[in-house]
Amino acid sequence: MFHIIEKQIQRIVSDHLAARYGETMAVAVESPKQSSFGELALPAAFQLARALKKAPRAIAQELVDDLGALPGVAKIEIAGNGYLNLRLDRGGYGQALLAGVADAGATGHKIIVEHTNINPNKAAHIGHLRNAVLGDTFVRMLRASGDAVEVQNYIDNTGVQVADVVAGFHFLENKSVAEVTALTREPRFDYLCWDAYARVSQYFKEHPESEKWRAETLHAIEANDGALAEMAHVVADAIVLCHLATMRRLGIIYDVLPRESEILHLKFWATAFELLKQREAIYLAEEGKKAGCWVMAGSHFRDHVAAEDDDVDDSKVIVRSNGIVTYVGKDIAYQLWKFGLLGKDFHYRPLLEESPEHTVWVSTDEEQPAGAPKFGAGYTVYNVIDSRQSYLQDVVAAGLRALSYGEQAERSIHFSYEMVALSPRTCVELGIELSDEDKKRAYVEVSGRKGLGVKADDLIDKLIEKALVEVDDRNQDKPAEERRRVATQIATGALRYFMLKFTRNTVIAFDLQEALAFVGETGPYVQYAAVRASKILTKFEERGERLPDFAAVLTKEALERQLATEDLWQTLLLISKAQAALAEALAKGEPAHFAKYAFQLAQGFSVFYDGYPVIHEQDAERRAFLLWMTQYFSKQLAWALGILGIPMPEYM
RNA sequence: GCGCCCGUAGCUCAGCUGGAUAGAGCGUUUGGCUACGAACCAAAAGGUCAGAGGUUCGAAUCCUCUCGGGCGUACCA
Repeated sequence: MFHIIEKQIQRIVSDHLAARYGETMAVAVESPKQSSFGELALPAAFQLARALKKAPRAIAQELVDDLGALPGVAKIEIAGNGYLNLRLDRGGYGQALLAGVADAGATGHKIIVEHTNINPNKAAHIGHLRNAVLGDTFVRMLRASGDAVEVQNYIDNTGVQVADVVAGFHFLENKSVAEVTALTREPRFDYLCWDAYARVSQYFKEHPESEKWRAETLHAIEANDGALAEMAHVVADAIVLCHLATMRRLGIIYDVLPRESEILHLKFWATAFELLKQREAIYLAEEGKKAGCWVMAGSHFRDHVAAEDDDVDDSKVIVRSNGIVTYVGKDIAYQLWKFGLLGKDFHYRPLLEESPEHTVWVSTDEEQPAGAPKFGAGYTVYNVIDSRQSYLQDVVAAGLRALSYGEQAERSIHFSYEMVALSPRTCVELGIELSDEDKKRAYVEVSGRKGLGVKADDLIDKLIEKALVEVDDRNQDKPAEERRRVATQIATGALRYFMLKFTRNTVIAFDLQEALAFVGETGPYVQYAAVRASKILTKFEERGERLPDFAAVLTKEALERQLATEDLWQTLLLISKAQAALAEALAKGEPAHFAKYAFQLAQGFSVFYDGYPVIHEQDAERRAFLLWMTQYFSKQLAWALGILGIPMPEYM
């Protein structure tokens, strides 16, 4: 609601400035520093001062005189050196809210968001969790604002990481495909691989000559032939299911899983390779360290080109000298497909049913009966990938540009975020040995190769156990099974909020104590507010009373009387800003901003809860008004939680 | 070397395209449960926005430099 008024006023004022002064500019609409100044502030007079060579205050006066009445605005005041402060018509505003005025703003274009994208060779860790939570929340935000979104989780099942684990099983531990298949049926196969990967990485480090195993395995995988290739499929497919299960615990699901093996076997890469060669986007290096490799010149993706006399080679290898394509090469083909530019498509088969309404599809190289939705061919593509890979994302975009798909390159958005590292304190708690050098650092980077990190499922388990203690403490009358479900919801809320409270370009120094917190700015705080709000309404009905017909009882005059109480007006204003908060967070591409709004909303409710005993209110009109506020709060808190992917428990 | 990011309260972090007295949570101190559940609320203390220049009516925000930290610059991803 607030959002509508804001936009309306922005348009009116900017039209006025264009007509009156011939100035076309983005009119800023701000919130005044102090709520006592009103609800909206326009610094337009400052923006105009230079162009008109007049004192801001004089311009402000002129604007007030010329603008006349603004819709929904009761009063315009000039403040400071030339601010225009607007006060809304409270009664009218309340009535519009009661009538349920809403706004929408979908683009109509299909948006693809790729996230999670974990190498299927080991268990997911907290870094992957940040990716998935960020991606999933962004998707929910887009959908809440009306966009059509397709969620892709790319499976790199032919890469070096999978090859290393397979090489470890085969060469180092002499395991057969049947033996590995048996292992996948054991619980926590992903944990087993976590250790196996660390072992083989260590072995490679100590025996560099054995790295030929890796090349042999990669070759077998690319050719899709023999026991090594088969084992790679067995391992990757099993791990993917583990990852899906882990993410499902947090309410994260996908539409389609495009696999790298199909990028190869359905000749996506071969097609892209031909295009890249034809357009001379890449060339065959004939000398130097990269002789025999197909490379892309650095000038395609770097602003800064190395100096001539500098013998630094800044080109990027796309196809290795042994003929095996790199990840980036395959990613270029994949990106082309995402935009529908490759002229090829995957075959799809249903992988699993997340719910009766939702099937997750996976790519396959075999013909399938019809029935799969149409995937790919997006207008905008968001790749949720950590910032360390920005160089690779630049190469991918450069690939599109080199093929003269400049617009698509522009709409290829690297939704980047900083890594999750470990705080030294947490390392000590987890029994991770630190070098003296690491002890001095603010944080320690996790490393899959070293097996150093916090596994996602371990963290979730830990959170559930901790939440269960709290739930048990307060709800001994409830069934044990139900209490565990509630504890799980609280754990999910705590974890998702924790991953979202930091803005994207902040490195999270993961601290177990902080992640396990349920008080203060946390998910459970927001959940608690939502639970208490709905509890008031249930209690009210349990007493045999029924909610009044708000539209009838709360007339404009009644609303004006009630909203004359300053803190109630401020509170209503806060609740009504939900849509504006979502729009702003989307514009900024910062889920953290929306999380912050949800927290503020919860804070607003807690204060309201403390200050106004709704059910015990004696005055009938005031009580009706408070009940309406409570209902509105309850609705908006639930809406905000839904966007954050945080479940709402029945009790806590 | 080059590129990108960061430096704001004791700690962890917000701070919108420059705008009014720089905010939040945690921690500390103090107060509030016989009113819809205290996983809550109220109050207090706590700042040279790393430093120095510059642009501007106005700078935490933009520009330049310096210092400190991180990441990238792979025939890993």
